[in-house]
Amino acid sequence: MREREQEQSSANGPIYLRVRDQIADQIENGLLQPNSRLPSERVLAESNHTTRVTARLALAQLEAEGRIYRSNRRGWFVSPPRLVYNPTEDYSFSDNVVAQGRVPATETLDVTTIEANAWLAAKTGLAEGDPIVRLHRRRQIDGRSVLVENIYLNARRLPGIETFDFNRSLWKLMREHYGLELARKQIEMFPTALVDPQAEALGVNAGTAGLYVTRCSRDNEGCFVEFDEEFWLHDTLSIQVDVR
Amino acid sequence: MREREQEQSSANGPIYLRVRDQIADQIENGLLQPNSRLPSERVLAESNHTTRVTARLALAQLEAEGRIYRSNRRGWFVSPPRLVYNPTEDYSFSDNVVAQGRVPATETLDVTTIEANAWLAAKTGLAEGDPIVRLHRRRQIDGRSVLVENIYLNARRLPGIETFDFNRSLWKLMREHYGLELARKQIEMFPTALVDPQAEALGVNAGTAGLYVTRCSRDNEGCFVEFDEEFWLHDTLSIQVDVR
DNA sequence: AAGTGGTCTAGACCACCAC
DNA sequence: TGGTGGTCTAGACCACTTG
Repeated sequence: MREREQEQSSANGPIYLRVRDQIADQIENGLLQPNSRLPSERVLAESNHTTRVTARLALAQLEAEGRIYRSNRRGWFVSPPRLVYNPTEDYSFSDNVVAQGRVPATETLDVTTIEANAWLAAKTGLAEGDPIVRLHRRRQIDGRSVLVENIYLNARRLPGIETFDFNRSLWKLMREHYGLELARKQIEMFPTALVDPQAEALGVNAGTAGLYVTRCSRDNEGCFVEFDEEFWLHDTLSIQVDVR
Repeated sequence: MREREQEQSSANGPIYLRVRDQIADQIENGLLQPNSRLPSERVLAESNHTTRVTARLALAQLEAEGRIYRSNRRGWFVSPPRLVYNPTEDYSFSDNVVAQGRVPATETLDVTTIEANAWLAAKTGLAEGDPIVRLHRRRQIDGRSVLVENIYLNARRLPGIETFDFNRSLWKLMREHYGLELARKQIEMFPTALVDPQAEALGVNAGTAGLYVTRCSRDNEGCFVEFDEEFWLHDTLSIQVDVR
């Protein structure tokens, strides 16, 4: 413990920031490749002559910056590049992921027909009690679950929608089967922590940083079609939008 | 310490999640108003028969959710509502804040003329070495610093821009003085932690959650006008965009 | 001067995962 | 079964802010 005094390295700040910088350098230099495992917390603590609490502070910093992520109790891993995502476009998640050289996967967790509650009525413009098909999906990139979503579909506007295969692109389904081009779209998003139903579905701890994204789509006549609510892990995406 | 065993409250999970829920309830019930101070960490620890480390875990959760924020070493405070922000619009920060019933402030921290480096050249389409006016500002809502930004202006397209008062709306300046309507705009944003130059400028700890937003604007001829780089505190804004 | 959060120690036990 | 992160204890000293 005593030899820390003579460690006159670059930063004279807190230990955990020095540990953070050291790991960040290793990531930037390619010593640590995307998705590779970091040394365990106990090893990091020992090799820096400090304790686990301090090592975890450094790891939490890197996690907040989106440079590393944790997987269950398996360890800490280097984050791969963010997926570039344009929420204003009708697009296929799978096509987009493939176009960026990654491997997508979609799991349909649940499909139910429900009635619009007050919250949904306010978001969609439907009346309370109107029928809605609720679709719950989880999506992965390279085997890592990166988002869960709730999709609320206007059952009257899309009759029979609940009978389709929801692991393919919804957007293609709407266009090809219903001859539908989405016109108006309202998008809202903000950073927040993922809490319990979603955190558990993604296999992360409650409190993990995320991005909450909603999209409300209408047809040419302004009729509500789809309300989409997405919970992303914060280090997995970069939003990109072109205007005009 | 021993009496914790009989504390058979709602959640049987970790202590810090119970403390989190208890504080979250007080915020939702209005017992804790926006911008009011929470009890100190030591008080929270004692009143929950636990230690500061655990109390801080609970506070960190609420901070990650955007429900509370910290101010220097003064304490923890309840977050006010998020500012609704549309980065695709030419708009005045001040007008927008006022329209939402809040009090805005802008501080110009620095104005310099620089030459485009490789990074700026790639972002703007200018050549390396082209002249750019760099404007560094900090903006507040109700006295809390919520973002710092770097604005890079095309000095050739906006001659004399560096002589103006930068505490007013840049967008109005461009329209009224240069007769300029911005046409194409590329926006990119992702959640990340705020690190040192920006964290310090905002008076927060390195590692505080933030949202990084960039906007690149061009005129009708596609000529680069402005590249804006914004660092927001993550709990202070909600992005909202309407398409078509 | 007193109180606050910021950092840190040196341990401990637990739940879960991989071997 | 051994190693991982997840949670927790019971303290400590420091830097800074506030009255």
